[in-house]
Amino acid sequence: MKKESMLSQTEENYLKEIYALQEGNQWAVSTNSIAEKMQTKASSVTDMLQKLSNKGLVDYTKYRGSRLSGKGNDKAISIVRKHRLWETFLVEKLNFLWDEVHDIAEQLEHIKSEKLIKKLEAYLGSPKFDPHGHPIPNGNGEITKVNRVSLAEFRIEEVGIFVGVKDSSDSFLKYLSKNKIAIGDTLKLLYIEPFDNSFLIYTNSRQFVISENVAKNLYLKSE
Amino acid sequence: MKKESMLSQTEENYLKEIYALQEGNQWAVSTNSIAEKMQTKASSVTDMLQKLSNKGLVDYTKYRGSRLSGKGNDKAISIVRKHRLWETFLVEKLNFLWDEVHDIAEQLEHIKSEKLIKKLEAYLGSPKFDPHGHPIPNGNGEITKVNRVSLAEFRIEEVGIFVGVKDSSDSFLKYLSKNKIAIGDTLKLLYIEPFDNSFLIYTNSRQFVISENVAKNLYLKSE
DNA sequence: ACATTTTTTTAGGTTAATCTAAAAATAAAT
DNA sequence: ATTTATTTTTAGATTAACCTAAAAAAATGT
Ligand SMILES: [Mn+2]
Ligand SMILES: [Mn+2]
Ligand SMILES: [Mn+2]
Ligand SMILES: [Mn+2]
Repeated sequence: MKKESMLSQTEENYLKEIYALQEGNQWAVSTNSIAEKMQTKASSVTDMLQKLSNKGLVDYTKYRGSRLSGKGNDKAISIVRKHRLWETFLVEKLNFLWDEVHDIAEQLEHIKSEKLIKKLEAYLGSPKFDPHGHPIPNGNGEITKVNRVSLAEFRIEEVGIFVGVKDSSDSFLKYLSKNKIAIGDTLKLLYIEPFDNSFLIYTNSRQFVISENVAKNLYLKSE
Repeated sequence: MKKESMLSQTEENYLKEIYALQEGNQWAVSTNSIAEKMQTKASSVTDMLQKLSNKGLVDYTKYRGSRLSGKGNDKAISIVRKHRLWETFLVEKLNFLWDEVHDIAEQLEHIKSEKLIKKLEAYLGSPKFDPHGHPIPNGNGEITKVNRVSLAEFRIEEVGIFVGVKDSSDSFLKYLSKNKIAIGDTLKLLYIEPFDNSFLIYTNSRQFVISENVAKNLYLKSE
């Protein structure tokens, strides 16, 4: 039962965090950035990086930062997969709101059973995206790549469909719900105010002003 | 988030085990019996009993054994509730077999979210029994008491409905499945062989011999 | 280039949960 | 009532995951 390759919850959380930090760019992630995200001290991170490095999950060079190894990347993706499938379950089947599911999924993602996650996926109808519009890796770790850009990169008059959030903090999700912006909505960028870079958008038959920060965190699929 | 009353998984497992050991009888449970069930050493159990006693969850007297306190009992029941609701989910919704769910539920029962378990219960239609015929405590810790006796206590010619197992080990559950004995089946005791106390029963239009040990682990509701 | 600041690692502790070995208490046997 | 056996507790280590403080390396500023 206790397989050699069994990782602790803590190890899994580190891998997931490193994955999130390194995705996109190709540079090594710094010890401090991990510490910040994990809400721990840099010295604790160093300890863990040494351990993960010994297990072949992370390529770590003293003072130079870390990247996930192939094995570490696979493991991280499998945790992200579980996280997003559980979030989908909580919203689709148990009727949770999209801003209530993250913390519960943080726990559920560590349940150990390949069969469980296979069956859960089938039960949900093999969804490709979670409630926040994040892609759900399939059983082989493949992730649907989707052409989406942040609203902040739109040109005036450009129209797109809101397909996902970048920031998925509870507070941002609550802000969107409160202002009736939901995944699937069509948005049109009307005007950018030069003074503060705020965005005037049109959606659901109304005009609406959002901050640049909000715009940056909305992913749209251009029409 | 980290409530004062938050218990570790290990503490929860100890409470659940003490609960199982003390249920029925009213005597203190011995340190050794806990150690055996938990697959640890007695010295580890002593350590934990001292901790749980300090937290007011267990009434523990050195060398004299332990009983759950009221608070400890409530907590144990809430873990049993979660365990059985998850087992029901796995069987009813994800189509697991009844002999596959226990180990997964051992993990799921530790997920911390009152709201989750409330919603899960509603989603399942507030079931009163889990896939093994064990009663599921309600949100107030109340347990449906059911009049059931083990087949071993039946008299010849007595008829009953199989409503649950005592032993719910994978191997016993697999034995029952293999021999096509399922919850809900009507059973009649035909004869007890004096030589080895084996039981001849009639069910599903056929006769069938089971050992005394099997008979002891079948709970029936007498007709 | 050298001094200062920032980042990262090491050294040395702490806590929870475990272990082994030894001591103490209780129970059983003579 | 002693002796013997069993059960339980204590003492002292170990491991994982954390911490603080100090040392070392790297980055930055002049
Ligand atoms: Mn999430
Ligand atoms: Mn998500
Ligand atoms: Mn079970
Ligand atoms: Mn059960």
